[in-house]
Amino acid sequence: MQRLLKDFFCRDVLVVAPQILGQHLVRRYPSGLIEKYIVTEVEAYKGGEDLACHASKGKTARTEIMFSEGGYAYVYLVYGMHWMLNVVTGSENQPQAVLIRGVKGCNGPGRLTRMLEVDRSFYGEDYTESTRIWFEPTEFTPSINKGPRIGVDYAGNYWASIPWRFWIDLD
DNA sequence: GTAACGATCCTC
DNA sequence: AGGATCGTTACA
Repeated sequence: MQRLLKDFFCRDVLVVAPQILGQHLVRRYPSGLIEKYIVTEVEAYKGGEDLACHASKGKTARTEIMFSEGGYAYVYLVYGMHWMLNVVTGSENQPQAVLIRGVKGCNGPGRLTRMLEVDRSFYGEDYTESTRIWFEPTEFTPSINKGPRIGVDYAGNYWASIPWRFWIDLD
């Protein structure tokens, strides 16, 4: 069984984000049940210059993992109730992450983590080694759509309108 | 110590 | 259109 490894994640977020589309996000639940979900929507957050990226305010306890090399999970809480699941990309000290916004049959980053039972305990999880969450390649080569990211108006017009949300329409 | 603010979702 | 709900952050 193969999975996506460091050489996949340790590249620029704008390369990795669209390439995660169509791949399998695999979750092994505590019961032992393994489910595979096709990733259908992501957003790219790119380093210090991207004012919508949490790491643009510098390294804190929350954003620390984004400053490591690619392949780790960045998980945080928004609006006091939704866990967001991200994949760190790029090289060390190049804080970037891909937000997983949807898989086939489940739209919305908050609903996704609720369905996959992902919470704070996944912060820093190594997708290349974990036994409970990882990515597997598929042969699927989808046609990719792009548009502005959601919910980042606070970052100003430029960063809110830049087309760093990527998605695919299945069927 | 306090206060403000969300990379959202659900129900009007 | 508005409320839920709390960790993170900045500042005193």
